[in-house]
Amino acid sequence: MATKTAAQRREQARIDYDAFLRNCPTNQLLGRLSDKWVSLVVSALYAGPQRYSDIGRRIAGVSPKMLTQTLRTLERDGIVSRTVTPSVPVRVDYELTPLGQSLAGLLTAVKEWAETHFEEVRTAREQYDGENPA
Amino acid sequence: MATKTAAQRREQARIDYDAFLRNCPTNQLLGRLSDKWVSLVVSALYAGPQRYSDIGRRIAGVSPKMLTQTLRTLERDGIVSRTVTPSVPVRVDYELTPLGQSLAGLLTAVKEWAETHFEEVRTAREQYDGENPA
DNA sequence: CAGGATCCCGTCCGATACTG
DNA sequence: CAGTATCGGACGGGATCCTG
Repeated sequence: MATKTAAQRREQARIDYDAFLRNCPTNQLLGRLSDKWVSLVVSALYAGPQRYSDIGRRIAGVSPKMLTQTLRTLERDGIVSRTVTPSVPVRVDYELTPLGQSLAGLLTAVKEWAETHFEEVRTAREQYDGENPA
Repeated sequence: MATKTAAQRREQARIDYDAFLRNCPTNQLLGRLSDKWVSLVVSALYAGPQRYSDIGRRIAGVSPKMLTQTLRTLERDGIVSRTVTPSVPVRVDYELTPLGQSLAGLLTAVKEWAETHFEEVRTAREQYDGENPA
C-alpha cells in the first residue's frame, strides 16, 4: 500500500516537529547561555581580560576540564577571544568580544540577583518545606 | 598514632572545602537559575498569570514532566505562586511573585539576547569551524 | 485538565593522570 | 602554565502509562 494511515502521518509529523525543535536555533542558543559555568566565566571576564589560571582562581570549584570546555564554546560562539603569547611558559589571555560585552551585563545581573536575593529564596524554601511535609 | 600526616591533613582540608563548595549557596542558586526551562517558564509568566496548559503551549517542546518539575522548584523558591481552582475539570493558575517579577526581567533579557543575536553567533561558529578543521 | 510514576538511555561532569 | 585524554558514576529529561 502506497497510502499511509492517519496514524502514520501523525507519527511522521511528530518526528518532523521534533527534529525542528531539536534544531530550533534560538532555543539551542538559550540552552547554551543557560549554563552555570557560562554565567560565571562571562561574569568573571566582565572585569576585564584575564589569563586562564586567573579565571580558574576567580571561579570557585571549576575543574580545568569545564573551564576549557566552556571557554572553547564561548570562543566558537564569538563571545570571547583567545590570545596566545608564545613565551616560556606559555601565556593565554581571554577577553570578551563586543558581542560578549553585550551579553555579559545581562548574565552578571542574573548572577548578582542570585547573590542578593539568596536569603529570600532560602526562607521561601523553608516555608514551603514546612507546609509540604515530606 | 593520634597525629595525622601532612597528606592526611591536606586531604581533610580538601574534603571540607569540597563540602563547602557543594553547599555554596549562591552558586547553587545560580545553577538553578541557569536552566533553560527556568528561563522559558519565567519568561512565559512574565506576560501575566497563566494556566498550566497555556504555559505548556507557549513553550515549544516542553514535556509535562519538565514543566511540572520546573514549576514546582520555582514555587518552592518563592518565584512563582500556584493557585488551584477546584472546579471540574480542575484549573491551576501560575503567576510570578514579586520576587519572581524582579528576576523575570533579567531572564527575559537573556532570552531576547539569544533571539536577537543568534545570527551573529551562527556566523561566528561558521568562521570558527572553517578556521579549525575537524 | 493537571499532573504523578516509572523506565531508561544519553550526556554531563568530576576525578585522575599525562603533555608541550 | 595551559591545557588534553580517559573513565565512570550521577543525573537530566524524554517516552510511556496511569489518576483524581
